[in-house]
Amino acid sequence: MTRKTSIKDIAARAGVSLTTVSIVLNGRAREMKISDAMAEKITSLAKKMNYRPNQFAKGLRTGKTNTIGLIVDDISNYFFGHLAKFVEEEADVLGYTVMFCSSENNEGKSRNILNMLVDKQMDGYIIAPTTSMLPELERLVREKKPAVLIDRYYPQLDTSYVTIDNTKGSLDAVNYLAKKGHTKIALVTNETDQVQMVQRISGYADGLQRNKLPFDKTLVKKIKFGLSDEKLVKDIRQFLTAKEGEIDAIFFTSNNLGIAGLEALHMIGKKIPDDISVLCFDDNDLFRLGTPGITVVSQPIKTIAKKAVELLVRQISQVQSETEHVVLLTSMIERESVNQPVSK
Amino acid sequence: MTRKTSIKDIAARAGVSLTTVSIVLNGRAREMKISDAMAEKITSLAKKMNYRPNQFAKGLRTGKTNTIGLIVDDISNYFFGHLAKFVEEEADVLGYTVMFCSSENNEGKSRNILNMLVDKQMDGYIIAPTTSMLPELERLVREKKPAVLIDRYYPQLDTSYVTIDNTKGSLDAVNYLAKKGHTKIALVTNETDQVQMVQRISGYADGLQRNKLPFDKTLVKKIKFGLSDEKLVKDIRQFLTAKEGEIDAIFFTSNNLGIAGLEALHMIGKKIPDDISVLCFDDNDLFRLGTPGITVVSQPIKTIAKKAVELLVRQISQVQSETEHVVLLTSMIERESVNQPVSK
DNA sequence: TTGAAAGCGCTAACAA
DNA sequence: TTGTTAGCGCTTTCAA
Repeated sequence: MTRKTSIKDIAARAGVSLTTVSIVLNGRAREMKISDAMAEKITSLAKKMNYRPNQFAKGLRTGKTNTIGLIVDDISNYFFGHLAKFVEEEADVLGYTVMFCSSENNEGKSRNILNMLVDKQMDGYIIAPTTSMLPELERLVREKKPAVLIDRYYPQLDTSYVTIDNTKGSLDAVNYLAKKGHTKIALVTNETDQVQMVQRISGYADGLQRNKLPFDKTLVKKIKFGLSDEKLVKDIRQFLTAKEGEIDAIFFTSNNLGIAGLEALHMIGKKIPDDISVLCFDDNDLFRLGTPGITVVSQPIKTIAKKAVELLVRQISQVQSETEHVVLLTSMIERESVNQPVSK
Repeated sequence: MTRKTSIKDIAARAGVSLTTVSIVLNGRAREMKISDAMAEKITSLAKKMNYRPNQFAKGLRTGKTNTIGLIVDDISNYFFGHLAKFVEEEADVLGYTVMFCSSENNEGKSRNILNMLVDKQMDGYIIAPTTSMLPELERLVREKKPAVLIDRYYPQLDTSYVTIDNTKGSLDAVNYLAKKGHTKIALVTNETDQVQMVQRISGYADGLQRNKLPFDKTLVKKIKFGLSDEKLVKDIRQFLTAKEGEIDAIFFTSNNLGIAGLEALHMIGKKIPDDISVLCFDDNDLFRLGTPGITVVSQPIKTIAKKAVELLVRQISQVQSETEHVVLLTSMIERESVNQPVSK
């Protein structure tokens, strides 16, 4: 009872060789012209003996795991949580399992998260890359391991990726604010080299320019990555108090910045949109259902996930070996967080 | 360049046998009295050749993967997302990787999610079990595979588990509402046999009784599991409209019910807490930061995760083989969603 | 202090 | 149509 049944056991019981059993169990009975009677016997025996193939042995032999690794910043974040869910959903359809890791948990640790997944021999990887990951990514590319980057990418790296048009997303946001009459638009973003953020910032600058608004760099707050939630709120609060009266609208470049921002605004007693207008990149439950609803630049999370899995599986199956780039569009969801400016 | 370096390669380069290399690389050089010079040579060679052990071979040989499987309802849900994050964090500390699966994605599929993880030979499992999982769980127990249930458990199954005192949590909530003067307290919950929900419902009933309030079963709305978000909102909305005027407070027994509930209330134009008071089991960003803040029964998610990993790893290391049960306490977080009742 | 060799469970090339 | 066998990369017993 304790040991698992192996192919050998089945072969013994059926009175045939290992090969026959292996063939039948891999669904190649017909192809190999095993008699139907034999095939049926083996199949039912396998079921009766509760046979479950040993994946190590299989993997050792074939080099395949039917598993893909997913690396995101933080699985508890709305964007990445949903992304993970959809990735799993889509992967499941195509016969793959997902192994996920949050890179944020492992920041600064000696052990490298990507290496760890490589060690586990995933068939491929979907990665929201952090800056520290570049060397490992280069190696992945060099070794031609199937990989798809999401949310951001390295321009200098020839990998497939799925992103959105961040510049346009930001531009839309600023245009929207400007149309409403806002002239003192602050930006709260992260201090990072990651493309998606760089693009969001440049979209902001573009937007100002197109609306003939000056770019005031003191209205741009760049916050360090990886701060605790409390610290994040505190930083934003300080910025807001320092700029009291000089801002009539704020654009947050991500989900968690926006959430922290709302908390900060709440703490200093600013009312949205009466005292200040707010717009955010990324949607979530709070923005959607809170009062007031927050107007957002929304990403097509499900499509991103679906595309990423699709590209990856295509790479894995070698049908396609050139890299592919998918750039999706964001959409503005108008809610109640933007007003005409009060001070003019 | 294409093939990975194996122990054999290192042995060849070092001019020693496989055994020696294996010993050194497993840190048993001292123990086996390998000369320091040799050990050093092998180690540096391994690094230089970028050696990464093949986990299949290792697993095949040792039966260990240093991986634990985590099964939750839905990774994009606030509670489970955070749980997953903390599980990963804690597992990482103890040298384990996590493989997660959402059971909701796989409901009704022929392929069984737990079996799938078993196939992948996890060292152990942390599971938020669904009702359909019972047979598989029984097998896990019979085969003495390390497993810890979370959030809910099967009383008839001798497994370790980590939960909270759901009955008390609900009781606290109802007490709180009753103290505020509410007498017409509705319950919105799921239609399920899962213990945690059964307990939350009985805590509600207890609470009514203790406060000498009648139990009106038409004020209890049980909603099917696995509905789409839209359907969920619609069901709640219908319930609310049907019971218009008969309810002065609602208690939602979970996160996603509460979120859908807020959406429903929003749609029918009910103001919280003026028109109706709201209390919810589980916290999240929307409840915490939305206006008004929602008063909640909060679970110690991080402790749950930590305990679960702790129990599991102890089981895996065989230090302890009896099952352990951990029951944690919830805490009420008072915000602005509960008022004195309007109609009396 | 180190090496030879068996074997974990499976697949696939080759044989019959 | 089915069987024999090598070997995937690693650990570990036994031997030297």
